[in-house]
Amino acid sequence: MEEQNLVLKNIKSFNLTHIFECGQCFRWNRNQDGSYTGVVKNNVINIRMIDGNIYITSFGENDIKKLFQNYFDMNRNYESIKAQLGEVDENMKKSILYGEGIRLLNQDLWETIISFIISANNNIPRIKGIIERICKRYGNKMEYNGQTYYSFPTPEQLGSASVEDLRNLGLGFRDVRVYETTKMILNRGIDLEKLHQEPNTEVVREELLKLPGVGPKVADCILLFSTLKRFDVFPIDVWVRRVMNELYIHSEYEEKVSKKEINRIANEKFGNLCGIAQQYLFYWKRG
DNA sequence: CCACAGGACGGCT
DNA sequence: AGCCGTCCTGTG
Repeated sequence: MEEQNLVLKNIKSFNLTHIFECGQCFRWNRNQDGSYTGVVKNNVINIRMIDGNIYITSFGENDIKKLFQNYFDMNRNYESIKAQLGEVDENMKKSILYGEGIRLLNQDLWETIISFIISANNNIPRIKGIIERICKRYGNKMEYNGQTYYSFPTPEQLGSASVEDLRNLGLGFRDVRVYETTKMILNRGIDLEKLHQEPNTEVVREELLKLPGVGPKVADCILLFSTLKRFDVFPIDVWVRRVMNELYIHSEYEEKVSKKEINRIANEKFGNLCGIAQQYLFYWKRG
């Protein structure tokens, strides 16, 4: 464990608030000074922006330069994505302007699966609280700058939790789902490494849907926000449904419009970039 | 007291 | 295949 520093200049499409508050992650917290602190693998990371420059301090086992490059999706050209999506219509133009600094994080697949199972019928403050308690109970302890942080537990670590243990951490009815999914992954009922190799998104989606607690919406979030990084999915929740109806469907009965129909329109308009389009629209309309 | 929060699941038609 | 009640828990 060592402290490392990294400074990056002239980075386009990078805004901490846009990245951390667009609903893709649960373990980053804003500090008084505007910087954000989070835990990635066995690393505590603090990141801030001053005059358009990025300043990072990390404490942990990974090389921060490599970790940053990968985790923040720096190998992808968001400028060209935005240019392409901006051609679609004025709505996309406005939403891109609003969330111009969004980047989709490459979060650990296992962590993303468990986190979004917990997100079902839940609100963000409570989701963050539950995940924090899980990390504190089953993750690795890290002392840094007089504060204590915890990594997200491995499948083996979380595998020691009983259903009752999970219920006591406040998971509610999601306890059995997290428990069963953890067992299934530990027993290689699903091979997470293999999923990365599969080129067909729909095939990967079907695999994820086998996990207890993973339905259509959660599966799409996992595909978009984890290292699987598939942009050709369109997670539909109440907010996205609202936006899509308001902008493109104009139905008097918004809740009656089927997900299939919403998905069809999204694909028609945004093609294989519908995943990132969803993020701009979502962040824009949700404010 | 009730409604609701960034769904999944099971039973039903 | 589509519809609908129910599922824990904290907050307003």
